Amino acid sequence: MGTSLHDHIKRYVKLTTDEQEILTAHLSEQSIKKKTHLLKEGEICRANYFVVKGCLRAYFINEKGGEQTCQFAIENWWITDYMSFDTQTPSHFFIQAVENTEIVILTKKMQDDLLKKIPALERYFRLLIQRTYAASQLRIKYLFSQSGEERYHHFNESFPEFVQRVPQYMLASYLGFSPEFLSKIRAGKT
Amino acid sequence: MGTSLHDHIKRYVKLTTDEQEILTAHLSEQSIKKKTHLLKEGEICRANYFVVKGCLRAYFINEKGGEQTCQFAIENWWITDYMSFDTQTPSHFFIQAVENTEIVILTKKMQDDLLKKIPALERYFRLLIQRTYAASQLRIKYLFSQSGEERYHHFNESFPEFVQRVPQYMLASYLGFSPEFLSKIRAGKT
DNA sequence: CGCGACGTTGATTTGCCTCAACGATTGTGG
DNA sequence: CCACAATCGTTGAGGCAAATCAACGTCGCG
Repeated sequence: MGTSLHDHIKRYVKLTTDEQEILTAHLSEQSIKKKTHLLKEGEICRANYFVVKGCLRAYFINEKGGEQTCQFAIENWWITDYMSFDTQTPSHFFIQAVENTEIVILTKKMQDDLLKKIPALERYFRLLIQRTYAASQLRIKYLFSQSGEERYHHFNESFPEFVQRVPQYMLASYLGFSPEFLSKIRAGKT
Repeated sequence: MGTSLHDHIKRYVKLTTDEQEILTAHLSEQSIKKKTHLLKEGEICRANYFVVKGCLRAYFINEKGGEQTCQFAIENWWITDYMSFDTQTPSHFFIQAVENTEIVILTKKMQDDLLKKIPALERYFRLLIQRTYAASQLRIKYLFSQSGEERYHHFNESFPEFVQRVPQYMLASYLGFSPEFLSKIRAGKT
């Protein structure tokens, strides 16, 4: 159970066998059907989700009623609304399965408990979020410095396999433009 | 020395007197003149900076040669390029003093050492970055959902005192538009 | 098989940028 | 302490990247 998560943790910190057992006892696994919501706007985010297989996304609804995707999580990524998770206040976001997805669930309560028992995991999560935040800093740089078309090509070169996996309208909003515009970029060249 | 940092840490974790001394021994303080650079593009980011008094910013130069401000740090905020700091690779960013600024410096080496000696600080930095990343998630939401004018008004309401503190051209680029446009927004109403 | 979700294409509109010229303010050296 | 330059902010004209709107093609699924 949860072996892919155990492998992931091993890349950052070493756990004793005891600790691994404690860890496992704090986790639960679940299979989620495509389009299922793990979190909805206004709800309090109760867990951090690790993707074993499949794909999740975070999005919100803008004033015109359109979905704006903010973040994707594929295999070996965690996803949550940290603001809501941390402060246990209502979320601004939806979290939804893009595909049928297998996840590991770490609830707030379990995480708090786990981090008290296994200090090494403080380090794991620190390194993890630091890496995630670094990626976010770079993403903001690209949002500010590249045109829509440049962002698409850049993303396409960086994650060619991933572009195939998600509907174009999700990708378009993630990259910060309309689905029609993405369609026109792709018509320009393959 | 570094008392404002000690106070800040106290809000998140408790340290013993011994630990506080170890901490102090790993830090250095410095006064930085306005416009001084702590990091330049292409350099490896060697430290994490805590602002005691004053203001720092991170920016990069876009293809047209203009400065694009990505982040500000005022009193009680840390700032660094986590990507470069973490992996010790060349940075994409500049870090510069907006005002004359007093900082506490925690070098990469000192941080590594410190976190080995004081596990509680792993927790401090985890909570800190988690909070920072949460703010970044929200910022991306606003970048995607609000017009330039809306972002300005929203920012102005959220941080009225701060808007007075930085040149408009820095604020404009932070909010994602040109200084001329900001000028026109302000002409619309006070 | 029919319906709804997704993608395409073209016409039109718009938010914001670019460029340029001109005030205001700051700070620095003579 | 003043003069002058550099920096910063303002204003207006014109332009462009991308949004919006609308209509139509297509595919997958119940």
